[in-house]
Amino acid sequence: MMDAMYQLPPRRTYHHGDLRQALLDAGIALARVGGPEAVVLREATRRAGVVPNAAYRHFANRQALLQAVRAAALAALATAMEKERARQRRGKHGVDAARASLRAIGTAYLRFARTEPGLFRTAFGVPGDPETTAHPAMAGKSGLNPFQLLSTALDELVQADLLPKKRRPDAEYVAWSAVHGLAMLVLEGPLRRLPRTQIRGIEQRLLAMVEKGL
Amino acid sequence: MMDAMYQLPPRRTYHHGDLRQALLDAGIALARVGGPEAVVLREATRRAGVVPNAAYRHFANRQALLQAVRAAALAALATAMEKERARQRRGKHGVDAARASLRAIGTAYLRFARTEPGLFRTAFGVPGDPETTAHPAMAGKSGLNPFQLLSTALDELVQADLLPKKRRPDAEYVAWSAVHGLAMLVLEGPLRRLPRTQIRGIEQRLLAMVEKGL
DNA sequence: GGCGCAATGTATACACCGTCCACACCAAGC
DNA sequence: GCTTGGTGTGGACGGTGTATACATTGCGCC
Repeated sequence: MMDAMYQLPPRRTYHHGDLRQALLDAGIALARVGGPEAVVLREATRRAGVVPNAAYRHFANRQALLQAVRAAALAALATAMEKERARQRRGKHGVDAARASLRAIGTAYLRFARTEPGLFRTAFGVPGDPETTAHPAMAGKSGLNPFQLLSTALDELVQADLLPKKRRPDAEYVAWSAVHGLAMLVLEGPLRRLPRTQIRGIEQRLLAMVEKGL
Repeated sequence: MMDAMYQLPPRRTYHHGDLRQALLDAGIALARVGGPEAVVLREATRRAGVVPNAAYRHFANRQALLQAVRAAALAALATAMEKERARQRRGKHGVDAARASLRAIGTAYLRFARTEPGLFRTAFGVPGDPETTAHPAMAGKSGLNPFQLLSTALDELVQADLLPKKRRPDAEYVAWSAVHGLAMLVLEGPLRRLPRTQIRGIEQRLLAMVEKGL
């Protein structure tokens, strides 16, 4: 129905040229609108102007395509974090800069969940494997993925003497948990209907709790 | 294949007798094993020994069945929380009892995620509506659903002067976020592979952060 | 006690999905 | 220029959710 809008004019060449990327782009577009369950092989091939089975030349199966989309979503989040960190650190030094880094990571995370719910759910709602292991496909400009960006922010905190070295181990898990949980509640939990201003307040309070309670 | 094991002997009566409940039970069984995406209408009807369309006499569509399963999962969690609270409060009074209540809620939540991952994902991985509104289908013996149980625990905390009245509003959201986020990370995030003992440590630390940082 | 209706279960059918297999095309290298 | 292997096509199968029409039967009313 509405999907027909995405129908392409028939290709003139037998070979597509860059089908893998086209399928990935289509998958990302689908995920943005409908989350992971909307990443449908056949629809992606339709949008690429190609027969369903062509996808199997580039992805082992639907799951593989979904993982690729997920990696792209993580990369987008990483990039957003890097930008926000650069913005918040502007003109700050030492202790203030370290604190700003952590805030920026959390803020960017929560904003990403709000502004790109489909990609966010794709990034974290799919049992995909590794956030700990590095893989350029899910990293930002710095080569670090979201989880690693948080880790470095915590390292900064230690260096600035804002976090005792003793409490550094596993701190990323605790911090991540808090922010991630809130994002989920806002996205598809009981906080969905709350006015944005109240949500912002809760976000600030949560970030404060993390800073204080870590 | 393996599902054939659940095939029932053919019914002798034309009417099933309690099909709605049978479908719900089948749905719960499916969710326990495979999470929300495993709650498949046709398979549920198969297990109930009935033709696929029969389900539509009792549920508007697959989504409706899934919501019913979700409500049951929430009810199971609520019951687990009530039990754990009763256990931890045994012999305690006043301040200690209040603190125990909150701990129990968090502990039960995290354990439920670990021991019933399928139901947990069904309860919280599906964009279902209301955790705030009361509905007996998702409540435990006390008639309160998980979210409301947390709220009452926080009220206790205020009464015991462990939480300043001023910080009471929205506290449930912050506390819930932290615990919920950790549960998700353990279930399908980067913490999946960690040894159980380390996870327990992180759980304890997170609960401590909540108590302290609230 | 029997009748009729509404509730419940069945039969058939459609569109969509992921995926397998055999085949068609075509670009690049010997 | 012929082969070969990578890429896209065609057709098919079994699975899913769901609509529409039909069969059966328990229950309430006379």
